Amino acid sequence: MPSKSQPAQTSARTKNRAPTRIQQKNRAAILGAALDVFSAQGFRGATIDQIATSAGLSKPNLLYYFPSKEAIHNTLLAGLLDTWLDPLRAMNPAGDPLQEILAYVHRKLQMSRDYPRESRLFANEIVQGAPRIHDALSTDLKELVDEKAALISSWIADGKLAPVHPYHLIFSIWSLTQHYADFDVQIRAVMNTQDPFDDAPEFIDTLYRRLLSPP
Amino acid sequence: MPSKSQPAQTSARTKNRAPTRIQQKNRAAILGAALDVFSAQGFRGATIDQIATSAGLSKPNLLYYFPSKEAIHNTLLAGLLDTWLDPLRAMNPAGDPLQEILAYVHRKLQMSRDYPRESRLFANEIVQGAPRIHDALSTDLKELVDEKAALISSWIADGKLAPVHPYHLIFSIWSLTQHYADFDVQIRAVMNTQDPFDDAPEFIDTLYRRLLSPP
DNA sequence: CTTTGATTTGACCAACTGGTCAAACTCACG
DNA sequence: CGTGAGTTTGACCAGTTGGTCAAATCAAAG
Repeated sequence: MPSKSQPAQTSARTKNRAPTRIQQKNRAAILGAALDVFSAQGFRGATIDQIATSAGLSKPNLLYYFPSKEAIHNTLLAGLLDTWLDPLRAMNPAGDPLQEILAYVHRKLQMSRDYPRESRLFANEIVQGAPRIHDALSTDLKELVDEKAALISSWIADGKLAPVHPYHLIFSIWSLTQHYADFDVQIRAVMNTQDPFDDAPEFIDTLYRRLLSPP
Repeated sequence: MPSKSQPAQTSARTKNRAPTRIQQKNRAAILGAALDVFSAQGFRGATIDQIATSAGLSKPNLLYYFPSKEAIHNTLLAGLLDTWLDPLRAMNPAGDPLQEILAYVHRKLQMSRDYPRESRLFANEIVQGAPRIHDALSTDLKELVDEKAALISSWIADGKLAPVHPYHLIFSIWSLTQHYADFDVQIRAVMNTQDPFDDAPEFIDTLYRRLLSPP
């Protein structure tokens, strides 16, 4: 006899079966908890036990849904980069240049406000040398930025925007918007009265209008 | 008999004696290695063994110079915040407003170029909630920023600068300059040909001139 | 109600990590 | 060259951590 029937499954996600209700619920709970923990402690600072407890599961039970700590982290990062680039992808070559860039800035700032944990997860990964997503950066990310930088350059050549270095313009947008999520603690320590996000959109809007308005 | 003579010393840095040549050399080597490791891995990601090996010492030998991993980290952070704020302290109320701010921006950018490890050490600490320096942020840092924000406000009131929110102006400077150190990997992944620092000063200079030049 | 696969868990393990300690070694100086 | 303070280390320890496993429990289709 060549083989016995299927050996007992030792993990979720069997071959091609649709995920059960329980699988969906638990995987979502794990990813949510993992986002909390990874974004606050970094990859090495996080422990499986923390994530499991925070998700309301035991450690072995968590490992029934994901094969390893790294697998959870990878799952989060994989979804993240794509989401993160959506605002830039949405920049429309047919729109009004200044308005397109301001709209991009607003979308990006809104993401920092709505998804600060994701922003910090990303920041942790990059600051520590992007060991797990370096490839995606130099392929997917670079490709998209090259494309949009070319678009900005053409807008400048047409006299629709004041001349600036297009790559550094994009970096500045990332930097300014993500700063409000990543360095939140620092900003709040300095501005301890009001929510920093209140005035940020107006400031950043002014900044890019003055920088980019054509002469 | 109340006490025997001095018990055998179990750590360096005896009472008030001046540090020996060996102590100076080894403490410096440890702090240098620790800066490498902490800035690249974060506090929890770093191990005493890594730091010791990188400093050319054995683990127990390292612990002869510093009582714990946390003590090394604290020593680094303590020196850091002060150095980090020097460029802002140097902003001169008697100088020309626009030039003073541009000079501040340049000093800050230069620090990111010269001390990227320090910048990343700081970024790691803040992104993860500043557990070890939160107090210093809401006292020393806040005090200095309040002072300089008031100065900027007065410059604006005098019509020497275009009106902007002074706190967000300062945040934007931190954000833009430190971004080049903290997100170095990402920037290099996108601009794989040239050194990102080459064009950054000119871009940032232009940005703040257009933002702040009085009408 | 039974069966079968999905889910959960307690017990366990090996590797790693921060830290200790007594003994050994080195060095400067009288 | 002897001596005591300063320096170094191998052996060790306890707590943590990522991950395994067999057995127990649960859910739902028949």
